[in-house]
Amino acid sequence: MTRRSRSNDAPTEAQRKIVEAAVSAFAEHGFHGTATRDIARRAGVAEATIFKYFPSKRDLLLGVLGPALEQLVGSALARSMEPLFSVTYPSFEAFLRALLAERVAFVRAHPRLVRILAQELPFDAELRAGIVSRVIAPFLTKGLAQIEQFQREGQIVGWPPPLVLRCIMSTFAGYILHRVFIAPDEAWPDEAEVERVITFLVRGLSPERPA
Amino acid sequence: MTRRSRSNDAPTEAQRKIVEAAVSAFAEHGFHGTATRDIARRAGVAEATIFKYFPSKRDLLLGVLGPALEQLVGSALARSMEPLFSVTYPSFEAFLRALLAERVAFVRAHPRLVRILAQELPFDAELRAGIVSRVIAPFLTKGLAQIEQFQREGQIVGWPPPLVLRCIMSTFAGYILHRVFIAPDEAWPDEAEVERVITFLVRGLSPERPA
Amino acid sequence: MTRRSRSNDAPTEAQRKIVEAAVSAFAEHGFHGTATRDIARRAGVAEATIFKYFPSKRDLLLGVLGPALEQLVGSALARSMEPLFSVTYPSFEAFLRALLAERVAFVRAHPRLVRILAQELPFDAELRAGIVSRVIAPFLTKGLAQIEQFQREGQIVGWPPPLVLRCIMSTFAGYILHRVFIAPDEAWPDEAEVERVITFLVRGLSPERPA
Amino acid sequence: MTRRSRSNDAPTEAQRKIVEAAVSAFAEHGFHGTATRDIARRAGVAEATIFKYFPSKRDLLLGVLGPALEQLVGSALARSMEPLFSVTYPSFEAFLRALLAERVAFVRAHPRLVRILAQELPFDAELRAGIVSRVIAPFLTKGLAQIEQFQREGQIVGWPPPLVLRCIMSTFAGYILHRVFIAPDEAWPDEAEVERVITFLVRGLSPERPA
DNA sequence: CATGAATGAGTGTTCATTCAT
DNA sequence: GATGAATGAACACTCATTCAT
Repeated sequence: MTRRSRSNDAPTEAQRKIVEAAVSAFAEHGFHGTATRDIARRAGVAEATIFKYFPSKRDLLLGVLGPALEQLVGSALARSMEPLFSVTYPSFEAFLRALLAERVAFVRAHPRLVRILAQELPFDAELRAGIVSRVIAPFLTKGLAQIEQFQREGQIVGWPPPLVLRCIMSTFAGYILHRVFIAPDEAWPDEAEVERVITFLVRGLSPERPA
Repeated sequence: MTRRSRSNDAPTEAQRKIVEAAVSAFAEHGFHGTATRDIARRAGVAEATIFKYFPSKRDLLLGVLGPALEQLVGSALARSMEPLFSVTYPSFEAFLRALLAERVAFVRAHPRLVRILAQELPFDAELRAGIVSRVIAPFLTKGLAQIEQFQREGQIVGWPPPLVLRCIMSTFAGYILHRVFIAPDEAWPDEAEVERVITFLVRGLSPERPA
Repeated sequence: MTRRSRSNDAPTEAQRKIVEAAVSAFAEHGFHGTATRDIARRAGVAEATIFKYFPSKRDLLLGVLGPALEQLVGSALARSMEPLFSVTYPSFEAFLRALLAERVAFVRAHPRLVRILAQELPFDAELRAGIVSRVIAPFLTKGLAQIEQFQREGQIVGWPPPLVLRCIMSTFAGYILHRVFIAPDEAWPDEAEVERVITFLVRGLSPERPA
Repeated sequence: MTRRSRSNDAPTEAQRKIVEAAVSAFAEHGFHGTATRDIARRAGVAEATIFKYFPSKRDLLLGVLGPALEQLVGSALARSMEPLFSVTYPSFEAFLRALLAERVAFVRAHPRLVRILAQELPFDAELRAGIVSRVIAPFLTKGLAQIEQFQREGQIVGWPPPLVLRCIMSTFAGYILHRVFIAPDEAWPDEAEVERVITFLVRGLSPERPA
């Protein structure tokens, strides 16, 4: 009844359940801390079924992260970030606001994937290389260019662009990790908080006071 | 009071080698990714010897992190942080400078422990609880008090103290993680960088411009 | 009588491909060393298709060897061996020559089946029983009778017929295995070699020198 | 109580039981047909104990065959074969007698190893290479030299030495396989049979009748 | 008829842990 | 006090086999 006629296109029902189960399990116990048997149980399939679709446990990890990252970061780059950096922002503040909104949306949509990614990155050179080249490098390139643009326009202080970008990203990361992982249940009337975070950055990075 | 409560005071030579081996191994491959056999090999002792001192692998993790944290964070609290917050700082800027210096020193002295801690915290509720109650909570208490003090003095903006503290810690974390984990080999002529980070925070958190 | 007893006579195209694939695979990796999945891949059919025709993997082995043996040994018995022993051979030498030629032809035509058979026989009592009763026993019966005939005619030495037959078969086996499995690529100008093998047997089994 | 103080020399009691169990099991069901669990059960040890001594199942196979071959073929080469070919045999017949006796002794002493070896050789290139280079090649070298010596002395026919050797080995193999594997329970008053086998070879390989 | 999907029972192997010496 | 030997339980992964479509 459930449609799945396409040979190479549509993922099976089981396949989807496996991925979902793997995401939960990895997020809860980490990659090494999760047994394939547990994933199978959660997914309601036999263990062997997992290996039908993912030749190894590691392929399951990649299969969980990869497509999601392509779909999310890839499309985030395509849909959100590309415009982010291609649009001429009226002001540094507007840029920050857009960047924060997009980052928040991403992490809120896939908090478990972010957690898994963060946990496995330090131990997985291949994963790291992939992420760096496919996500971080493009982001850095464009982000730094944008920073330089604002510097040329005299909107922000003339510090080295990587430092400026790091200040921005650290502040955003602190905000996002807090909201998503530490205090996810708190009410989110946080326009005020966003305003303050933006204000903090705008002030902190404002150009040297001209006499 | 600071005397170890264990029956015999001095840790054996073997014990020290085991802990050192465990630290390296956990830092390289994670807790789950490390086999006790490998730790034994690195330490040059028999596998059984590990279990003489640490009843279980998990106890080894705690034995690695716990005492180190007591010794380091505990003593950091005792030696550095306590004064940090008890001293009346002449200025917010001086406070930031001292706090950053102390954090940097801590992480630079024990980068592997920080890495292990960061990796295992999300999956280990007991560890989390311990760290929160023994390290974070006291820090928060005192840090927030200090922030409020500066606010009363009109040195910084009147935002909610937790937000202010998070801005500070995020910025510091970004700086430290970058310096220690990502670009550890770069030259460290970074007084300039420290200055800018401090400046960034001071400006970002400066009180509302009075007319 | 020679008609297949199965319900439908003609083996499917798929069936033939399966058998051929199984023969190659079993010959290359042995029965246990071959996965049905591999056979399916080689045959270009789905794994399930194999089980349509052969209820179990073991049935596939029998289906590979059995009919082939019937077709080959059976027909060899019918076409070659029967005449072999029913014809009155003019001489022991002629008998040897015919026997060797027929054996060589059989093994050269189906080297992979011979290999599979040799590999599985030691572990498969049922197979063994079948081969013994259907192939070896008839052959022995007739072979021994023939030997006795030559002994009565005084053409060969009066040793126990089984011993004589074993000398013959060992020598032939040594020749055939060498030619087919060990040095299959060597040129075959081996009439000379055949002559010598025959000569070896004729001399070795010649009757006691009468004074 | 059982002595096993030497670290690298003496095999443990368990180790010996494992090897013995593996030999039986492999001989009965073949390498692929034997589960390590069954070997463990037969040996009366835990499965993990097997892997203490033999890192993989394949290492167990090699550990079963290798040392035995060194001990047997190696020492057979040293004790039996070396003299076999270095001694100047008074006659071709004496040579045959010595060779057959030595081969029979080897196979009778270790029939299961011979069986295992014969079964795995076709599928195991590494094993094959090892056996060929360590056992067969030296044997061939010396055997062929000995044949040539007898030919120079005019004791045997001037056929190509490999062919002569093959005739000898085939005949011996036929005798040995029959006695050891097929009719192991028959009484062994077989001096008569040995005599006939030797006679068969001597006659079959006797030099061309001079006028 | 042929198959894609699924699986229960096993596979070889590794693990943290125990204990007699 | 330290260990070599041993292990039960679990691990990731494979297998021959089934069945709805």
